[in-house]
Amino acid sequence: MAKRAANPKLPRPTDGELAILRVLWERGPSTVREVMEELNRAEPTGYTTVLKLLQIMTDKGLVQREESGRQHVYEPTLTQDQTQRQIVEHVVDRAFGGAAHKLVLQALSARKAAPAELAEIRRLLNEIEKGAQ
Amino acid sequence: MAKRAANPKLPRPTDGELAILRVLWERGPSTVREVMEELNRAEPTGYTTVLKLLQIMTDKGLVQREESGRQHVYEPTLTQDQTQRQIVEHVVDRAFGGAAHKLVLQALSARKAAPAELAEIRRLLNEIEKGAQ
DNA sequence: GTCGAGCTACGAAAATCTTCGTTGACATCT
DNA sequence: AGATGTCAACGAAGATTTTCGTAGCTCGAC
Repeated sequence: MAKRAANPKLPRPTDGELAILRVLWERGPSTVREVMEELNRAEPTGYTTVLKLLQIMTDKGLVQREESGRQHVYEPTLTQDQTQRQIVEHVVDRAFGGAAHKLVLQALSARKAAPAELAEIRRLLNEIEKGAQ
Repeated sequence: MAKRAANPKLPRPTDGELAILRVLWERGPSTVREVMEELNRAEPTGYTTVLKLLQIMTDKGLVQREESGRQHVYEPTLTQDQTQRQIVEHVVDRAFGGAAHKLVLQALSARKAAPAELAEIRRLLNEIEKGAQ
């Protein structure tokens, strides 16, 4: 019996689960083997390991399964944006005590961003300042 | 025997450990009881639970212990900034595939930032754009 | 129909995280 | 000195995460 009926508060994915979600977001709905082969580009992972994780994620409601044929096809329940939002909120709360702007400053100095990306950030910044007023 | 001699790659703190670190950053060096009482403002936590966590964190090298008197005084090994940086890098890698600017965008839209905070972000943005050129 | 390849299901094991009960050491009060 | 209270140490237990070995099912080839 699956614990979660609709999707009342999906749990935050673990690192391993996140790796799988990244593949699913990139490739779209995929079978276990497809996910495994993609993961193996980065580092070797056993077939049953990936399968088990996907089963657990199905249980948690993180992914949904299409059992049409012999092979099951998995796809994420939430979009990449929704999941990233959830993760960011958790980090802001736990590690930054709710101060989102501190996280922004850290992220900006942690990695070089391309000019186009900086422009995108600036655009959003403008929007927020206009909206707030 | 402590596993880590100097501090070659401290492990990322767990959520529970992070809660304790937040107290230590805020209060400065503290005893177990002081940490516990501060944590209890948010939610009840047993004395031995906090003690055990601090012992584990000492083992990991996340905190350091002054055993001068009967009570041991703990303080963080890394500053808040260093730890937050480490966490942000991990999240950028795992959840955003290295795209730091995506995290910035999410963080900006996740929480309202005060005008002063937005200004601070804008200032850093300017600096980066100047430096990059 | 039978065999083999490929798939999912199941269960177990190791590692980690979290919590807490118990114990022994030490200090202070009387 | 003895009673009482506080402290760190230790170990255990439960939950979670990660990894696999094994078994059973199903499809297609022969």
